[in-house]
Amino acid sequence: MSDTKKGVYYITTPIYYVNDKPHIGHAYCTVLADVLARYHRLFGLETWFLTGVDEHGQKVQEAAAKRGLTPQQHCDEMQAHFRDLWPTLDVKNDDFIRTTEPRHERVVQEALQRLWDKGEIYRGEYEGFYSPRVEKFFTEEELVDGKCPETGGDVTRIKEANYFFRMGKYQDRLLQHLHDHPDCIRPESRRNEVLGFLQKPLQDLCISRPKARLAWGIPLPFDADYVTYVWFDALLNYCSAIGLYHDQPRFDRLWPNVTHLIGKDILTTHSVYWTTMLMALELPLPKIIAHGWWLIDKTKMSKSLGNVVNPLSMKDKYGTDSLRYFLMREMVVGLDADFSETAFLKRHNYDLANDLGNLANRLVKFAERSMGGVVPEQGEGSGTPHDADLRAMAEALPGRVKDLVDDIRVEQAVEATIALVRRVNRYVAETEPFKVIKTDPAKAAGAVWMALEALRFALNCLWPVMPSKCEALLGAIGAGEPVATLDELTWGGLKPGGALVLESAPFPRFDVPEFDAATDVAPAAAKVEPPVQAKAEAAPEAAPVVPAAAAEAQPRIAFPDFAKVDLRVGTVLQAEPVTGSDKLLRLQVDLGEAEPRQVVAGIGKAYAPGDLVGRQVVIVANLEPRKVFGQLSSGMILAASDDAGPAVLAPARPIPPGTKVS
RNA sequence: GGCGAAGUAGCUCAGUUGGUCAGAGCAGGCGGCUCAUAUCCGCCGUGUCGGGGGUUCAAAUCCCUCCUUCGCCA
Repeated sequence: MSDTKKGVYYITTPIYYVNDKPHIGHAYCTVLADVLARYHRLFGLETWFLTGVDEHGQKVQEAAAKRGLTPQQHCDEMQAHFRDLWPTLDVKNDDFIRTTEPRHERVVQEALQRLWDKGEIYRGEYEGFYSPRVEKFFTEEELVDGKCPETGGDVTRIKEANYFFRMGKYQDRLLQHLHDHPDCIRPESRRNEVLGFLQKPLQDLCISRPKARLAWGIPLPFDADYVTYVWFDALLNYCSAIGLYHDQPRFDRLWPNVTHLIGKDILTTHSVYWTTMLMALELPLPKIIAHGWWLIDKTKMSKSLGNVVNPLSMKDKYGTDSLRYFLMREMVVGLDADFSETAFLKRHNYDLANDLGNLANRLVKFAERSMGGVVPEQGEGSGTPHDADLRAMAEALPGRVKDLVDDIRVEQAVEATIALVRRVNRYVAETEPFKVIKTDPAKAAGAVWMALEALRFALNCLWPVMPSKCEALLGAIGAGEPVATLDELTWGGLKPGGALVLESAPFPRFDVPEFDAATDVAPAAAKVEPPVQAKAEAAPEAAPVVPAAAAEAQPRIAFPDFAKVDLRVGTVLQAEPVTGSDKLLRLQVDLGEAEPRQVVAGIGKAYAPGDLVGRQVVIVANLEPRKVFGQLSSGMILAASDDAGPAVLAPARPIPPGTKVS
């Protein structure tokens, strides 16, 4: 089969951490991989698309213990969150790998054994401060007040024997590789980062953990007292899933054509750790594409900020196709993009409802009324010069899309396709078949055929992005199934006589909120109230306690402004005074998240720490985290203060932690 | 602090190697059409292309510098 193809394309997503709840970032990366896979199939390449989950590591072990399950039981259950999500987003991955599968574990052990035998791995000693929450070691200088610099959590000084991969010796080869292959990391700015990173000496990589401390991992084949460090284990999934050491012919065919799609947070891991691991294993090196973040109101989306967008809710409200379209159209691969419901709805309405959906609808409805509800004869077209224009643009589209997708400019490929749709709308206005029908039915029919044929081109080129809707619309305009490859997409392919059937508008319009507080200036009415623009400044300082009564004189805000504040019910788990302050308390608050939230609150004069434990409070959950007296505070407790001091707000009856307040 | 990137119309951004590169979409204004989901089509921008300096016949596009923002530094 492969010899009839024009090449091979193997694309992977990261394997997602099984403890995570899928959010828009996971969905974006996986949909992008799916879109790229579908495009490459259309380009005629033999294509393989892999995703999966990462199931080892301390946090899995702990989460399972907390639930009274074995880690394996925990993983078996959690992995479904990802596996079952993808079909609902029209993602068609060819395989789904779990790192606890025997097919993976065997390969990890085989790879480790080979590296051990070659002397690429040695036993050494490691000393550092270990933060269990992020599973990382830190040097003494990196600690903040003796705590983990990333979470503020406790760290432990650990000195232990471990196994190390001789990564450092590959520094020069890696630099050479990066210089010789300008395209090996995209976008180029990321490649520059890695080059900068390699200015400093590259050290060896600790690849083991003592079983005594972490049991949930793949045992080292040469020392049963140790398990494999999660990264070393996880990265090998890309190889184990396609047959390394057990289906070598298949592996040899796919592997040299691999592209890893990753988030920019794991750039170093892939471009340095993984690439040098592959050098040591004497395997071909991958292409890496690092994408950016979806920002919510210009802020990074993260669990601790509580502003995570749930892709399922967007899909349920507006549909999988529109969501996929938005994700692909709005983000330039490699850069950050802003996610807002308003931006989403605008894209949906303007591009899909007004331009694409309405075009299909107007053509079908007209043909139903005037042409017997079937694809009309091409004839001489409309008999105007616009015919040649339209045809030229349509015929150029597949090649243009291929060039853009090859260059990972997916958003431009989408835009180029919608540009054709706009051109068809213009063509209909120019040729006016609905008028011409009265005097020259053949020419009117020809114009409609031309428009439908051009639309067929657009729909086929957009199919990778919106497979369901494009298939439905192709059927609706009598064009049958999507083409298998773009080579088959030739002018004249639309056969007369096919039934035109469109039950209802393919993309119903949605109401867009009055204005988007994040990006738009408020319209007319709000202009009378200048403070709208000043809202950012007027927002409460990230102080631990709401300042006393600024009752009057606060400018009015619109509902969307209020909705930006994520208020949640939390339960105080721990409370202790902050050293160096008589009124600050450091609280650990359960917000229904995987980890309790640390919040510093200035209520120490009114509450003894013991008074607060077990109490419920209201937290501003999406407040920018900040350090207060050296303590990380991720949120703010709501309290009202009078002369007697602050009084914390609480729900009138017990409410599950994490419940939204509105 | 070191290294790197970016700063283009009210908003979001295109502008490969210097010479129709001063653009698109959205917003706003005016007009047209009525087949269509109040949809579609046309017309309307005197933008110091962050500031300053330089190279060149010619720079948003190259060099220097300053300002601002962002990223990376295991």
